[in-house]
Amino acid sequence: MDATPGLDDLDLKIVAALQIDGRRSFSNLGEELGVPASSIRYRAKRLQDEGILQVVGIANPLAIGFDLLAIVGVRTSPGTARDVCAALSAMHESSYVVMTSGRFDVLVEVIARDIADMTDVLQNKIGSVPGVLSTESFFVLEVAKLAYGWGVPAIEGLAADSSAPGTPTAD
Amino acid sequence: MDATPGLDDLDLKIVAALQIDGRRSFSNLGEELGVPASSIRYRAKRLQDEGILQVVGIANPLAIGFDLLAIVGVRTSPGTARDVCAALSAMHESSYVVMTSGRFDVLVEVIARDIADMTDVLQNKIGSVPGVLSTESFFVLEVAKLAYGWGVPAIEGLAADSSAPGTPTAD
DNA sequence: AATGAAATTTAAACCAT
DNA sequence: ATGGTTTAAATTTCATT
Repeated sequence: MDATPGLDDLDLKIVAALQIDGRRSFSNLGEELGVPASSIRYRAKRLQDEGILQVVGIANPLAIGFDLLAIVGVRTSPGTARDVCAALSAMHESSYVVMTSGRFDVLVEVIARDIADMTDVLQNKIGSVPGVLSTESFFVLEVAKLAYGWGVPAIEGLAADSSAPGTPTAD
Repeated sequence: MDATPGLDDLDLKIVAALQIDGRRSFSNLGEELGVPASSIRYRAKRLQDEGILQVVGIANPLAIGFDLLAIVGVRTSPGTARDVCAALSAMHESSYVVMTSGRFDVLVEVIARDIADMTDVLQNKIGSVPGVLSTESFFVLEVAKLAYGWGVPAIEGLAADSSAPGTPTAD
């Protein structure tokens, strides 16, 4: 599902609006954009169906008992990167999986409750995915920026949390 | 900002449900959880007001005209990592900035419209931040998973509607 | 804090263009 | 793909415990 060459201006405005408030009513948005609500709904559904947009709740992991975040660089044997991505994506401990060029073939963000949990993921789970040759972990000490909206001005940061994040905000 | 003392079981179920489908109706969720819709609403509002939860739209950047995504590993001179993070966070081309331990002191996700844009960011902008010693770029070839729902593997009896984006994958 | 119930707004399905 | 119409559903507000 390769996406979508062309999103028009209205699509982008809908995306931008929902990036700011994912529960905004389509009627309300339609009024602002001067388009009927049914059109907004049609577009929004299509965007979601095509995987371009998703509306989700984002919880501050630190507020719900997840204290460890790490980025893991993975090297894979030739030709397996995509399968490795799929396997890593299926793990509920991963929140971000991308295939890359460079020293690593895959980068994964892993979130865990504690050291034991993280160790298990790193050692047993990721290590046992076929095609994985090696891993290198980068523990996240502080989150400085977490922007979910691309191309939109600003979104309030993920809350506040005492411990780590400096100031998670969009620019 | 301080700790979130207590999220009870119901709070966590609400968070979990919204992580799966941010637009799910509170009535529908209330039915499933055996709680009145008004209670769900009350809780959800509180969670949002306290910054524990936010419902947002997330777009696949590659689908909305930002064709280049890269993760950049940055090494910094001792003691400057936090300042470097701040400087990188201020760039609108960055969408994710974290301070890490390991080979890199800082990891940044950079999003750009084209090669020229990316080159400018890499060479001129990041390169000129005081404290930056070196950078190593990982270009994102494919986005396999973009999930902002942490820690909700499966709560029994919590079913998303058929159409809901279960484990959102974008590519 | 949590619930219930009414009035209002919104969404989903359908259909015509 | 759009815009309108209708019906069912959801949200908001306010009252109640």
